[in-house]
Amino acid sequence: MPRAQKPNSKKERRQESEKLILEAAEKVFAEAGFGGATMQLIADMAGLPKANLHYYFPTKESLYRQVVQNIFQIWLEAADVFDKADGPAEGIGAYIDAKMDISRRHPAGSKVWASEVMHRAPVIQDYLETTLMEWTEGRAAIIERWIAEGRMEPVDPRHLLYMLWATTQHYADFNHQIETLNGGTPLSDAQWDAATQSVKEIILRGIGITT
Amino acid sequence: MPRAQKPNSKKERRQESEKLILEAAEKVFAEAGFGGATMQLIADMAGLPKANLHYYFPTKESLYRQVVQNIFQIWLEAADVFDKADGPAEGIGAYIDAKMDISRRHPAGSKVWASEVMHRAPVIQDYLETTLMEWTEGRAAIIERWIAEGRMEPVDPRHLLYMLWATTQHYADFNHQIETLNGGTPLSDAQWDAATQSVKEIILRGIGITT
DNA sequence: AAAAATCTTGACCGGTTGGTCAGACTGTGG
DNA sequence: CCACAGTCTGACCAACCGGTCAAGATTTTT
Repeated sequence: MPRAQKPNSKKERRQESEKLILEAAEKVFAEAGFGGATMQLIADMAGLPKANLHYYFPTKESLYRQVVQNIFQIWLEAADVFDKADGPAEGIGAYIDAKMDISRRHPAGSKVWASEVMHRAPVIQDYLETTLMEWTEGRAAIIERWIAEGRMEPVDPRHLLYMLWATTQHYADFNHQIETLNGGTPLSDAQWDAATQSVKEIILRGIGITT
Repeated sequence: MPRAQKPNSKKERRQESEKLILEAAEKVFAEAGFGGATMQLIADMAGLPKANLHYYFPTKESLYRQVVQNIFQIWLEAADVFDKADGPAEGIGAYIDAKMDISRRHPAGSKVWASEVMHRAPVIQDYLETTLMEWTEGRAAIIERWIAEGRMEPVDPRHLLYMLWATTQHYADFNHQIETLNGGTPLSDAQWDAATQSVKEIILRGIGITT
């Protein structure tokens, strides 16, 4: 009878290895970029022989594509809080909270995403044109409704969204610069809270919400 | 007597070639990243044989370093408007104008800079620790003075600066995403103005300045 | 005009990279 | 216990990369 004495079974091992590879790949792609990353480096970081990577992911590009899709998924899920809110203060505030949390917990993934978009999105252009486009238009409509209801100042919804993305993602993509300016040490828990508070405070006041 | 019939003279040609190479390198580094860029690609884009690149820039890294330093220079010069202003509305407003202008006119350079910082600043870490650190502390002091004088809301100066950097740079680094969401076409002059206006409006109102 | 200094370039090289593959290994179903 | 499908890996390869170099071309200096 096939019990799992050790975490061994055909399917378990497969999932485990894939996860190991994807995590290593995310870090290496983030630190070196797609062009600078090597399968050997990813293999070393995952603790597997290089040929094993090519068993699970036939090409470097397919591995990269999976990493990008994973972070895009996380990115999209943060949007849920936006929909559940019944007003701009709650909706945008919670969205900033969620995106700052992603920046803190998935800095590598955020960098991979940023790098992909900066390089003209060679592998996820279709996502931008479909999923992201729909998402953006949907939220822009919500914001416009809030404006029409007089619950916030009339600002261009798209530029507001860009500002939300830019500001929150900055704490992931440029964390090295922020660390350097912070005396070479990573932000503490309290400093992350302060950062989130600052961002929320300025933006919410900026769209006419008094807390 | 050495007249310049055609744009030929030793020093002129040198400057011309270096400029040609640096412009090509900026584009290629921006599009492919340091690791993905090849000297051959840069040479082709500059219309020169590869060996010629190595005459002017001994290594790929030295060429890259020059590109990064150039954009850093432009970046720093935008700060002048900050100092000349005698209040937050004028200072921060003009700074946003200047940085949006850079994003528009030097998207490639901005991307190279972003990429460099994202990859933990392997070649310009010393700049971050010295020049950028001093710059940041200087402007933070100015902002704190404005706050003490009651000319703007008490916000953390550093997080305000990060927001300025993030928001303005976003229009360069993520211009492909913005173009896609704009229906696949680049922002028009009017749209750039609208973007700048939106950013200024939200941030200035966000720090308590009523226009 | 000759010599010196600077510039240009095709050909070349050692090292690295993504990817392949034959064969060993291992859990699984009968 | 066996046969089979799935998993693993060392060795290998063609392609490509950054960088070199010698020899020629061009400009500057004497």
